[in-house]
Amino acid sequence: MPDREAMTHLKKPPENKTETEKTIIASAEKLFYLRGKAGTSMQDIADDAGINRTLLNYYFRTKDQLFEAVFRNALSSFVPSLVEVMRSDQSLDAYVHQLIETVITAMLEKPQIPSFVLHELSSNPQRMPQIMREMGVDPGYAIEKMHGEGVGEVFLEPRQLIINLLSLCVFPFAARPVIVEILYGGDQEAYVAAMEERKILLPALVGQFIGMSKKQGNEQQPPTP
Amino acid sequence: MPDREAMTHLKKPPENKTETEKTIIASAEKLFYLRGKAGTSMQDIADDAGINRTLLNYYFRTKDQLFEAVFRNALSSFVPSLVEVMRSDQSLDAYVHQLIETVITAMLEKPQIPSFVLHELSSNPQRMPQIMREMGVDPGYAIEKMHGEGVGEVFLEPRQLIINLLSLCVFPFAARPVIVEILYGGDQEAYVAAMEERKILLPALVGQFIGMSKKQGNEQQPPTP
DNA sequence: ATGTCGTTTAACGAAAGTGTTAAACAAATT
DNA sequence: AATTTGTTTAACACTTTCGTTAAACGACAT
Repeated sequence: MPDREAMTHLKKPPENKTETEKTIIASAEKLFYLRGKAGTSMQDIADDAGINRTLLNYYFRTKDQLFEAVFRNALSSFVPSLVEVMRSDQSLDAYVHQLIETVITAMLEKPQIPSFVLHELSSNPQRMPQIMREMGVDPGYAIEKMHGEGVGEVFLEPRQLIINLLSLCVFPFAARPVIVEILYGGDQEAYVAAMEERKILLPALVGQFIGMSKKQGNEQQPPTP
Repeated sequence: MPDREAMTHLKKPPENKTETEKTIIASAEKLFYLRGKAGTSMQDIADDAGINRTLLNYYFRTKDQLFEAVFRNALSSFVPSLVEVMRSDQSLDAYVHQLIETVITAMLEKPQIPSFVLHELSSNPQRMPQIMREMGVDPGYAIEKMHGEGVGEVFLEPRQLIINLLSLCVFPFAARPVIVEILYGGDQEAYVAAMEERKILLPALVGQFIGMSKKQGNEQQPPTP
């Protein structure tokens, strides 16, 4: 147990089977997110979890195993809900709206995931797509839907639209430290509020993209087929 | 010198004063970008540069010094030109257009900078803004300019506009491995071409934002599908 | 009472990493 | 010929990290 208060030798009941395991994962997440895999030692994690290294190795035999668990855990915290939305059958506008809502909400819960994932990916680029596919992400489906609604015929290619969507949703979290500091003067709450606001801001903007890319010119019309 | 070809004991003239230094920086950049500071050893760098660790320490006494050099070098590869644009006096449209062009061009040269900087920042958040200010970045100026042109009066707040701008320009590079793999099927060239295309794509989109946020956005209806 | 399970303490070996130093050497400078 | 500069080789001391092992201990179950 994580508590260290004058209980050098008082043991507790095992309570829930995986109680300590959760504590470990939590600490590992926190530190891996913050300093990356290479920048975090098993000792660091054990300390943060309030246990010792031996026990840590007892649960996860190697650092690689622990990291793998954390990494997949990070992805599975938002990919599934994303997949669900992507597979849903609705108008493109509703689709986009829900996608934005889902992603931003997920990011607000664990804001450090983007920079973590992006970093750990750069040392191992082919791994992400593999995992993504394992989890059922299929951009081809989204692209088809857009084509089906006429996106890309004139102006904006579907993949560019997806990139824009992702950029607008994810980047503000990946760059959070910078943005908070130099744009919001260190005011975390103002930052969070701004991110919340983006949930309703972005659909309007992206709707604009879609309008541009479908009909020529700017007269927009509700694209419900 | 990086060459290892049967010249175990042949020495070369010092040529230019900082010839080896450049080699070192280049190798350090490459590896730091790829694996981060903690994930890269001095030995790795020495090997990649084709020298030995002693010489490495001869040029940069400690790893921290070397890293500092690389980090600042990374920023100074694009921040100054960015500052120049930000300080220039031109219409908001031209301004935005040039900003996009500048950033994307810089990123195309060193695509790994975003994820590198973002990662190394998360362990040391207050450092970036400090350096940025040292280099003369002042978002206040840009915000004033926008206000001066009426941005933010109706719809889109200036800071949100800046965030969008940055997101659209920078994120595609930060997420390069993912995008290349799952959106372009591993085709690097297609990816680069797409990024090039964004130089002319983005100004149009962002121009749209600005239009929305300046004019009362009633002709083009605001949010909520 | 015995046993099991989660846990701690202590220690070990092996490897990797950092920073330093002394000595030599080759090429260019003087 | 002597000196300087960039460079290598070799070695050293020190720390960190990782993974493992043996032993014990406390709580709980049988």
